[in-house]
Amino acid sequence: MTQATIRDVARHAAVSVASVSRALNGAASVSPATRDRVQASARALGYVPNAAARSLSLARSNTIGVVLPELHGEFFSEIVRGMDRAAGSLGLQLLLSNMHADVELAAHALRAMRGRVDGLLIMAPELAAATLIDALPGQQPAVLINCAAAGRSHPGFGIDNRAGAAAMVRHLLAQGRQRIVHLAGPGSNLDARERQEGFTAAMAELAPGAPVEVLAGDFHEETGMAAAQALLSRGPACDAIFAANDQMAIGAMRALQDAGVDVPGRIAVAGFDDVPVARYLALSTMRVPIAEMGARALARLARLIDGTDTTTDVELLVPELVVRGTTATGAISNKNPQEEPTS
Amino acid sequence: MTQATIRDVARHAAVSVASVSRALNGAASVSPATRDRVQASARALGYVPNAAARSLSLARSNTIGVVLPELHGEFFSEIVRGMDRAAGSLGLQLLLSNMHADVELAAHALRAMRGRVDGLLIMAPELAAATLIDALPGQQPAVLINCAAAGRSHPGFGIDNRAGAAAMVRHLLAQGRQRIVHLAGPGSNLDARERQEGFTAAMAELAPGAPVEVLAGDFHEETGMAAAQALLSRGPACDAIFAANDQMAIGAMRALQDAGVDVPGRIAVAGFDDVPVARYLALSTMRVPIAEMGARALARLARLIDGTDTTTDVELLVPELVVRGTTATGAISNKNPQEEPTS
DNA sequence: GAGCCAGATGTAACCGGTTACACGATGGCC
DNA sequence: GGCCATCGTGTAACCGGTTACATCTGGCTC
Repeated sequence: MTQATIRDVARHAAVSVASVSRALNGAASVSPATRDRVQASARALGYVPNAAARSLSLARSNTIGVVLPELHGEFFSEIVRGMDRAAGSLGLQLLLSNMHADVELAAHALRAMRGRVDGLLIMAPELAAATLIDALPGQQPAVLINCAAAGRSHPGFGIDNRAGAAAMVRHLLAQGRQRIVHLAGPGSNLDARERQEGFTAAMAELAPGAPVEVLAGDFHEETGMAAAQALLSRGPACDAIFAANDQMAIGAMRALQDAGVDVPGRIAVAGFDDVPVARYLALSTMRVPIAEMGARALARLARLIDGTDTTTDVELLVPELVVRGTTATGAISNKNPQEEPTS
Repeated sequence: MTQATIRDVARHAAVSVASVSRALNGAASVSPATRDRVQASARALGYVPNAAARSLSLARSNTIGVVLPELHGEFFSEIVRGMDRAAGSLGLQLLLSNMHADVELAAHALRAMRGRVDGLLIMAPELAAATLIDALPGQQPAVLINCAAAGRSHPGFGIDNRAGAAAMVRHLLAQGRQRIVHLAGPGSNLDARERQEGFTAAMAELAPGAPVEVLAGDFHEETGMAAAQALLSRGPACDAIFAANDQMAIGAMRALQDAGVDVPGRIAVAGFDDVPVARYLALSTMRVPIAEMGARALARLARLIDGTDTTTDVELLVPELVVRGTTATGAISNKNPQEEPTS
């Protein structure tokens, strides 16, 4: 025999299906006697309501669709952890799908979620605004995370990359650095673009005379290494490298150490994201509250679904400056960084 | 207006719902003319089939329920990545739920998935076999990952922790280490228990005379530090610390460095898991193929669901020894470990 | 005792798909 | 020309829940 249905329970308890439904959902007006009998029967038969049927009937699934791009480890788990925490406390489930880069596949993933989810949480830092808006099912509530498209028709969340970059520039300047080179991320990535803009804007404002140099990069460690090597081999030296993410900063650090360059004595290095490794390598960086972003995005989506919040503005989370050894003016303290507790 | 239904499409194309269903699902015997008209109507109305209705009718959701414990970052994202990759290639979706430690909540999570998923992928290294079996919905196909309960009624996947521990012991002995201390994980955790058993068994077999010491731990970095400090302060010195996971090994390394102890000169340190940080810290460890485990578990579940594979044995994945600086006999090479490409 | 109301329960329609079965048209064959 | 197989299509039942509405019961008021 397969799973028991509500009609099996009704038969077993000698009542109608309506009474079973009412009794199990705690609805009004069921006599205590009936309620008890129904609950006993349900337990006896091992009855578990069929979620698909429930969703269909109620036009509500209590499930949130999550569409993420191909993310490197830590970022992925953190954001999902935040979402899961919020979802758990609201009694919601998470249906996960990777964006798989391709717009066609992404659209298909979104399509497959129709009827299965009450709303969507979408992160697509690489997608152009128009493309994404097109792919979105019109009716479905959605919150966009780190999307160029956020703010118009859909509410969004994002990192305040400009403010973060500015904070790091301010810090480096305060440490007496004069020639800061920015190692940018891929131009296709929204965060990368905003960080670069933040960098140039901050330099223009805070150090009007200083040379502003930007090197192209792609968020990968190797690129960081190559860039640092290139910087060393060519003419005028810089005294600080500010990478658009930690991976590239780590690559740069390695290359500098290989070349015997004193970090931060001769060249300071800073990253962005605060991946867990950063702490071990004493890398100064901007900490991005990823889990919090996931949790808040989910909570907002929940409000959007139940109509409590219909705004469409973008909320920005400001990264926090984390100063470690690689930008300290004093001694190199590249080991035993214990400024924070272990996560 | 809400979303278009199959009846809207049928009306628009002037055919019956049956024809629409057949046309859109590529079923046999629909005339080309009808098919085209239906497809045109569907496109015109922006029709997307309702997954809940489809699931209900077909008794098939093409969705896999994934239940994981509270996992530290890297492990979580890796296993989900593996599952997602396999799911994507099979046209399946992933419904995610955290196990939240509590059995009661776990049971509830499993319940909420009824009717929504075709099968379950469950990871519960902390749960006793009987408890888990009880909580499992009887009818539902399930594959257990790292579960004590695997192998009896349900197929499973796991890490060959014993073989992994033995391999590390063999390596340490080959490096000339004589007094190896094992820093164990929590007794509630299956992996931790197996690693410890593997350690003691290997010591008994490979170094019958050598002292076998095991310290209790809990997988956390602080514990590793404390253990190393304790080892230093007390009497007879050991010459190798083999921790049951990387976090503890890292803690131990730090404490040793703080105390000015030469690693690996005086004491070698080894971990288990190969978390990404390990590479940067030059920590020797056992690499666990997490993503592969996720992918293979999902593939097996898919076969279980469609009846292709009804075995219930446990497949073990063998970890791979990764030798880095912390166990090298020669020089300390604690920086620039470049034995592998960046992931 | 008739009339009314409230509370408990049952009946059946509905959610949006799939599909068994019925049906009409077409064409081939004798 | 009549018969039958085949093909395309439509009707309606079904999946397993929820719930509007009808019904029945008992207690209350006058």
